[in-house]
Amino acid sequence: MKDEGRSLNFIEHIIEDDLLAGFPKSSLRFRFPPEPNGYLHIGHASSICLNFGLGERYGAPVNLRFDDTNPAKEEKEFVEAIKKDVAWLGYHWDSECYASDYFQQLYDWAVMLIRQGKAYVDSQTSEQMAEQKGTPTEPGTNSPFRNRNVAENLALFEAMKQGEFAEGTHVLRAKIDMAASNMLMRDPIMYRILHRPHHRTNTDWCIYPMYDWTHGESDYIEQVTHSLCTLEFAPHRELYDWFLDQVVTEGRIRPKQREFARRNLSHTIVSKRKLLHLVEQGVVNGWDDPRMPTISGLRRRGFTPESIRNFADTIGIAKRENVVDVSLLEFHIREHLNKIAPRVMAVLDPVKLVITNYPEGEEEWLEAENNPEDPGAGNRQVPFSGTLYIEREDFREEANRKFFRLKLGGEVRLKNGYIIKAVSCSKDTDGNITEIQCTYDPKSKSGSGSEESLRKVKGTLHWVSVPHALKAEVRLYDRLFNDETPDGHKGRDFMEFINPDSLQQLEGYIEPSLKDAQAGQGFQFQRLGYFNVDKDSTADRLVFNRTVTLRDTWAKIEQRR
RNA sequence: UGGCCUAUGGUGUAAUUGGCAACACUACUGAUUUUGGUUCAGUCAUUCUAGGUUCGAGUCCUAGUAGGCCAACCA
Repeated sequence: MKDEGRSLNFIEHIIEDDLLAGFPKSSLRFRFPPEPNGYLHIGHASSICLNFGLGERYGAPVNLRFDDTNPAKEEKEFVEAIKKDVAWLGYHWDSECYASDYFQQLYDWAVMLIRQGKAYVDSQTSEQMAEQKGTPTEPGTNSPFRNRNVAENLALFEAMKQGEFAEGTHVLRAKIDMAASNMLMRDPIMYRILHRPHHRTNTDWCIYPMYDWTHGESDYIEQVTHSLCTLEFAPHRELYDWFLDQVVTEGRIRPKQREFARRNLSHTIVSKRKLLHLVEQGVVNGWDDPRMPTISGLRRRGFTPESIRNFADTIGIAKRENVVDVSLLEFHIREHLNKIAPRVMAVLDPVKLVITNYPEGEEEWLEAENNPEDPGAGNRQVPFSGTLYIEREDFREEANRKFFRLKLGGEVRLKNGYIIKAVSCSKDTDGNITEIQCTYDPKSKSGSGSEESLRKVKGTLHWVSVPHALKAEVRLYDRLFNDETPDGHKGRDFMEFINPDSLQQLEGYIEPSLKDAQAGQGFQFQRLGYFNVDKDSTADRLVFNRTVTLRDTWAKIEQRR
């Protein structure tokens, strides 16, 4: 395991304590329980990494369980997307489970509770029941149907199941305590009538169990030992335990629920409802838009599973409210891509540069290292000629000595090529520079070993040869929100903080070695950032998504100016 | 006018359970560098407050303060 020596988080402490108390390690089992009603996002990634990480740490199985108890919101499409995302993150689930597989068992147990006088059919409207529920500071009052006799409850529940009633006319409730300080214990609903086909059970059922009644019992059926969920479920624990009390038998494992704080990422939102809003309003182009914090969006943006796992591992898990800075996520993707991404040259804001003393019509192929961080990555040939594109911001007519780039009369090295000196430049009528003229030192060729080639010049520029360059579409992304916590302001809608400039599309020039790049491949455009080939690419036009820029200390110096 | 949970640098997480507050990110210095990248070295804390116990408190006790969650036939 890679986290040898790492300190334990509070969940691991709980497990270690259980082990110390004699619980057999071989019985440990976890689960990741998504509801298939949307796409997984970076917040889920933390939960996935937590549960599957525990599985790896303790050599325990982890189930992927779909919490599919609400046919009104759930779809098969989401099941497939979720499976893809979990697998992409690199995790293997032991069993693929569905809460809907337990509908019969849940029903049988419910009948048992009715027989024991612990559940009853309530025939009021939801409004009436809400009134009787009380408030956090006032106790609730009993339903007039609370004392229906067992035979009547049984008959009614059976009729509910047979589809004899309309939606909303009856529910099954657990008979607990309408005066409980925990409102979830005030006779919670166990079943409601829903005449909707289910993505797996189709029309077999028209009564569906509620979350609280389903979740703990599902854990119990699967013999999950530690059922981990987010903090807002903490008050549910009492009910989770009450429901378990009704069905647990000796010799079988009794699951325990423990709660951790969900991870919040700065400058983004991770609420399925709000993400859906962004999609529906057309703020982004779908769930896998590279600006979305969904797993599919991050994948398309060019994030690697390793970077996301390392990120989740670094932020850890605890019980307090938090906002993790996106810069940490960016650090992890840079860290990984720095090791594995092949270096290439691309010019995104081109200005033409002509080498006046370079032989007319000549070209040559220069040796370039694919990745200085990985000697095994090998070399490639890059075409060079007397007409190049360089980045517009890499040239200034005049500049102070802090500007390490090209200026009139100044020298600079062309990456993998020659040392050049800027002589003059041409402008259009508006004063924009249209061309830079320079000379080169033929003896300064990179790697030639000559005295001139070893000369130190302060700046090195990337470039692309005009006659050889390929055009490509490049999409530059910035954070989707200008505010650190867009949904953290009372009385203000998160949509107010949308960054209008989160996407910039442009046409750039790339070196010809990229010609056959495939969707999903990541590269470092030297001195610019990491870019990933988008699925919108066609045979004659590549599209690149900027995953993240390189760290840019020059930009900071410029900003401070 | 209730119940439950949480408070450690700018951010996130630790602290062998009472023994020198550590790690990572960010920011800032400097060195190296044919990527202003990478790498390397360094700098940045009244542990929410006030009392108390103790040789010694982030940790234990008391009283406060602040924040979050709970009244869906959602999960």
